[in-house]
Amino acid sequence: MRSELFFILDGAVKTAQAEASLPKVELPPWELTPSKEESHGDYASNVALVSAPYFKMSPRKIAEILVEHLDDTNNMIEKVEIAGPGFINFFIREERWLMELAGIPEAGDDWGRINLGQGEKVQVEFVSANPTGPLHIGHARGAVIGDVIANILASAGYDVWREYYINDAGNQMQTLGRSVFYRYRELGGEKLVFPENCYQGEYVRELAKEIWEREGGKFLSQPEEEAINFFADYSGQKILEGIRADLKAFGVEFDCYFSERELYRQGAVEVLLQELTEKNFIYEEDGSRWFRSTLYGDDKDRVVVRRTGEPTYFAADLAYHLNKLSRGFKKLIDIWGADHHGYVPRIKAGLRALGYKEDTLRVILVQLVNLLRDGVPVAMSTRSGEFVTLREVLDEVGKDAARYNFLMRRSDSHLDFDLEVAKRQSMENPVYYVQYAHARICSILRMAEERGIETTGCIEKSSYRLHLPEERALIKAAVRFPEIVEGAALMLEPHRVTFYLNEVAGLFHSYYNRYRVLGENEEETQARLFLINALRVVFRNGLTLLGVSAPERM
RNA sequence: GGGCGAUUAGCUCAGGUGGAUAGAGCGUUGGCCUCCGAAGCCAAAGGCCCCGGGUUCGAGUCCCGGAUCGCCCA
Repeated sequence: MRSELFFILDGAVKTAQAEASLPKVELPPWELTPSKEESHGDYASNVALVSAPYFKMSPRKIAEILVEHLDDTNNMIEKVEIAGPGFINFFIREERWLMELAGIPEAGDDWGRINLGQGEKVQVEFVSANPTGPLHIGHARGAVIGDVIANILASAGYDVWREYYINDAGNQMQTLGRSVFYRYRELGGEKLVFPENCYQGEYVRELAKEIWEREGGKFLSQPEEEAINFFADYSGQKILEGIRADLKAFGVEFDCYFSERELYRQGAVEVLLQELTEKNFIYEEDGSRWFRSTLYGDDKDRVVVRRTGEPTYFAADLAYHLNKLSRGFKKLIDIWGADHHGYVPRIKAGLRALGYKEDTLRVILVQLVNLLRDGVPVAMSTRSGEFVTLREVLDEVGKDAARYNFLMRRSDSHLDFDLEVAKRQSMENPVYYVQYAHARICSILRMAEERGIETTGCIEKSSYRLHLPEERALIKAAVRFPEIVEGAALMLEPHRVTFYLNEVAGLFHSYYNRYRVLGENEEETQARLFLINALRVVFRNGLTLLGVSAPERM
């Protein structure tokens, strides 16, 4: 609807220019937005205001000319007003709104699906935690945000690929191996001081026990370095299995887990270095090889190969991004913890040096989560082994509440996650507010069926036009859903969907308390059933986008 | 010492990429179940949008400077 109106208004500009009623100059971008206030109609445009300096005319005069040139072929406009400094306010005909509403149940699960992406291949990389321990709550936020961004992009018509990158070539995996190996030796009766820089968590003991039970004490006699390799591989794999299972329970699944070792196996780092060298972006200094990232906005050049001949983590990471692009993805989206923000300029510099456009890679920084219990911070550290795992949170508060909580703030703002609050079934916990709206609608529909009222009718059957202000507001809100998906997809902001759903739920609850859907008047009942049926679709599709269930009873 | 992000109601936060009279929840106070689900609704109170400049028809939003907090790098 908005795009149709936009087309009409844009057409008016062009016609007026063709007729020389307006000067033929290029216009800056202008807007057509849903009006905030009812007296301003349904949609408002600032085109006359924005174009005034370009046309060198007064905004109101421009508005008048544009209004004269509107070609409303489908007869959707009730009236047009020029208001304030020069806004053009559009009032849409009631019939048109009902038509839009009717499109919602018709579209069903596809309501909210748009073709913004036009099938473009996009990769979302997220979580990417090293398998040195179970996922904790800090990872959970990034997991949900990545997952929902992927959902939104898919709904917006992109061809989405979800990937988890495993940094398994570095020494963290060796540390894990050593940690488990030491615990294993303890099981063999050895008294040793467990190193402080090893992983302290209970899961390390469990892995050691597992190996002991399967393999016995045979590694006690092996050289440490050899044994550690086995322990690292075994433990990493086991932990990764656990991570996968936890993520799955959290509603997050990946198309691919990509290993850093695989990257080396393919020689990707060499290819990268060669390419950078050919393009003259590499120089040597102090025995190290440096990449001139400052040429592309980084604040200093970066080492890519150390004196030892070993590529840096940065080199591998850049090679990985190049690898992604070589697989045909047109856009890359990385979800990172905000503590890695310093990394953004250098990776972007690398991609630009290799000839990719600035916006090829978009990095979403996710701020850390403060975990609280009844307002008291819960201390966490992977190394010390003190952390609340994702699994524990899931078991305690459930998937829906956990996910919804992570989606209630912008990614880049700090988030307090209170375990006790997340368990409460009140408005402190808006997930239930939205789910309740859905369940309520389902309940009404059930009741209607029990009473033998037709619930799947079409709006044309009823003479009742849903003309109440509350009904108009609900229709508009429901019709706006695809625009919300579009905005969330463009800005990569999942929280927009969350806020939207809260808003629509609020409108609905309010409406429900004030008016009866199943009332005395049959025509009215039919029309209202039609309305809430459309709302049910909006709630279900919206919640599905968030990976949250839409229960029919609660 | 440099960089990134933040600062909006008592608290936690939204405010499509500059639009008309700044919003929501929690909390506080007072109301609403004989009736489709009270996990809900209605009403009231609550604001120097951190401070100071600038850009323009118009700034919570953009630019510059400063303050405070968080993080990253030296």
